[in-house]
Amino acid sequence: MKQDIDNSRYRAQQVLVSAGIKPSFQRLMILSFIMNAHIHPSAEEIFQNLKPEIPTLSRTTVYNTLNLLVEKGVLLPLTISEHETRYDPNTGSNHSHFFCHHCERIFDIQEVPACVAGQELEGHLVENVRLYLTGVCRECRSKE
Amino acid sequence: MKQDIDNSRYRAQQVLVSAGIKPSFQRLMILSFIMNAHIHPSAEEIFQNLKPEIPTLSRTTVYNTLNLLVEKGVLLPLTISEHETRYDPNTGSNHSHFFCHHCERIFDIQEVPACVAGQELEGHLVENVRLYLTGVCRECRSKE
DNA sequence: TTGTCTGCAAAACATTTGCATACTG
DNA sequence: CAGTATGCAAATGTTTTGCAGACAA
Repeated sequence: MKQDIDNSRYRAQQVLVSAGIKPSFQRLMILSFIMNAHIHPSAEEIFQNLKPEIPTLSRTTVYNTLNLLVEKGVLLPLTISEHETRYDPNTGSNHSHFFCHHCERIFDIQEVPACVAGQELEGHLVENVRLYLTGVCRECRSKE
Repeated sequence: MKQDIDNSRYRAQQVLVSAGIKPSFQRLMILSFIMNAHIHPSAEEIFQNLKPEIPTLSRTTVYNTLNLLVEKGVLLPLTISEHETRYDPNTGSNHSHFFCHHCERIFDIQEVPACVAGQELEGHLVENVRLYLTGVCRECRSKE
């Protein structure tokens, strides 16, 4: 157990350092939680889970850290839940997400499926498909 | 001009009635604005645009109406902008959305492209691709 | 008249900002 | 010591809720 914790913190430390982020205790704990919990947590979930272990932790630090990690490309922010941003530590692979509106969990879907609502996918009932592209539009590009 | 307004209100009225929604004046104006402006507006944009014409309009009514229209399947809520929900009156066709993070406009993309970040699409520079599926997960289904 | 729609005011909720204190190199 | 990180308190922005009056069938 102790070994596992050490390992996951070590992996988180590696990620922070190679992204050029100073691996403070709070940042280490926050990223380590996100990487190991596999629940695509919200800021509030992170805060609630770490609060018992780090009683001085504040929401501000959680938000500061999340914004920094997104900026540095360590985390992907997901707006699939309509109420809060959730965070995915898997920034490398080209995968999709499935949001269950009952339990509010987010599942990784490994292949990007050419699928249609009403279908089944890995046992989940897909009611809704939304493809979101972001970037810079034609007109804004020409103004740069 | 007058004719155009009458036509668009008439179309909005048809949509409301066939969705089983009582076509009150405020609802008619809100849906008609969304259907004709083609800008995937936010609640605030709707409010600001209609306020001069309907000085008594309140944000509450805008939110009530939007929630009702989403519930009845008349509008799609888009969470592509991280700060606010935006609304799409085109619920039928299976299209995607492009969000420009400069001008904050949302463009309809007619085909669902098998595209990758860094690519160009209809002149827009795509920096980010996110496929969001929602529905009921395997475990929640088995509990029903 | 009965129920629904509207809109004000207040609340709720996620997130950000200002600022002072505490670390860390 | 200098610069950055942390965290409290207050502010912000979006959305919801409670409730009372207005409207429509």
